[in-house]
Amino acid sequence: MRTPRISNAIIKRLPIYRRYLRQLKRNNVTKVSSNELSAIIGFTASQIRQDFNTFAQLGQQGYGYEVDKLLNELDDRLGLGHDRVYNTVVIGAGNIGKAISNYTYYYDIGFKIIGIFDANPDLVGTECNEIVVQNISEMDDFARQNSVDVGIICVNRENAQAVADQLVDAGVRGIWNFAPIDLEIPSDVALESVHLSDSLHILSYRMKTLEDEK
Amino acid sequence: MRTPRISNAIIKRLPIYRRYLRQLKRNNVTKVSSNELSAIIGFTASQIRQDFNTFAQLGQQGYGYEVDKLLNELDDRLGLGHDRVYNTVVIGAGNIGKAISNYTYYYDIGFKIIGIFDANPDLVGTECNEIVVQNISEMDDFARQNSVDVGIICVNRENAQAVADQLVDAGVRGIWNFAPIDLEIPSDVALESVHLSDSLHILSYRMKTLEDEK
DNA sequence: TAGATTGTTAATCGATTAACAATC
DNA sequence: TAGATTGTTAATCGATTAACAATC
Repeated sequence: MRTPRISNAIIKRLPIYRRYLRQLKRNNVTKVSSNELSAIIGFTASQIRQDFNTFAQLGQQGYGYEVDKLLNELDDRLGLGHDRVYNTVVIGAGNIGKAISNYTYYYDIGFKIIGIFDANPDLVGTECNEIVVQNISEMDDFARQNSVDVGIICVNRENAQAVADQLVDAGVRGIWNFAPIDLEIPSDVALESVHLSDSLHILSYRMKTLEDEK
Repeated sequence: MRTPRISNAIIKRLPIYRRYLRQLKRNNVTKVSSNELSAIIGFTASQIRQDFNTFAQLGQQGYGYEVDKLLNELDDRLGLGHDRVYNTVVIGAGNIGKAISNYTYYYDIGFKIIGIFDANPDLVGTECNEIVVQNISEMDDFARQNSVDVGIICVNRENAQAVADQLVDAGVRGIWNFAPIDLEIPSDVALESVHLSDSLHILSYRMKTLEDEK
């Protein structure tokens, strides 16, 4: 509650900072100035300092910023603290579902996939990262026995809202949605949607622009 | 060249407009006012009118906008005209590669997957949507025989830049990148990257914010 | 101390919103 | 014609950038 409202523009940059700072850490860089970061990320040094100052005074005048300190602060702000683990279920074991399960399993250790569900009996019983796909009808019981924090929706447009409702009933606090639809969600559940086609269409927009400029 | 520079803020909204307008079309809505659209999308009516006017006068005073007319204009601007087909290759036939191939194959008819490549001999020869996965070493020949417009990078961080270089050599005009890295690309090739983890981390940010507010 | 770089205020820029005249 | 809604200008708002004093 003490948190001053951080603007959406800044929030969207936080994961980007994290990504680049982890890159630096991988390269054993321990210290960075706003100018150096600017050269890598492409934001202005001024903006970087402004952003970092929205949450705390993290730097040291005449020196710069400790990479580790920045990363800790970002992880903390983003809800990715070291001890924190989000119990996560994936709904939809088709291609996207499997890809996202794998991706999350390997790359985002803060999100632990504890269940995968599908309505298609052909997929029920198959395995993905040693997790057996269960029938969607078993989700309620499963949720009662395990505390589920996050649901990832990888079903088609037609079934997405029903699945979202089920997830909300099951008590999830966040939904990561890959279906191309606006979901209706209570205001105390977080929602983030990925619209892959938007991204692809921006690519074709850029291609067209380059073409026109010739 | 006659195109007046459209701001990035607007460009990002174009696919969103398209998405909602197609929804309306599916529901057989033929006409919409900026106020009605505002209620559905959540942008202000004023912004919607401003945006639509950046490219042309599409509406009719006292009446509103024809859904079809808007969609045609958006498709055109986004480089998604009806006759237009982008020959597309996917590099990386792992989970993400297969998911994206499927996704693109089914949902974005303007992008025709004509080849899938991987370096892993275990995957070479397997099939995805009736397309046989080829060895990455065959890509140069393949590109010489087929005109390739778009490359989709679904390999890991370590190999992504090398693949991008190969794609550029092969003459692609656009790259859709799923590897978590900044690619170096000549300025006449369009690039759009999808950073799934950024989206997931914004979800956890929102979850944390909701939690703090309690 | 001198040099470097942050923290922070003030100035600028651009994007959004409000308002209303034009017009179907 | 009256009502509705766009097209467009002007006003507002917020985000970015510039500048520099504070300070390590």
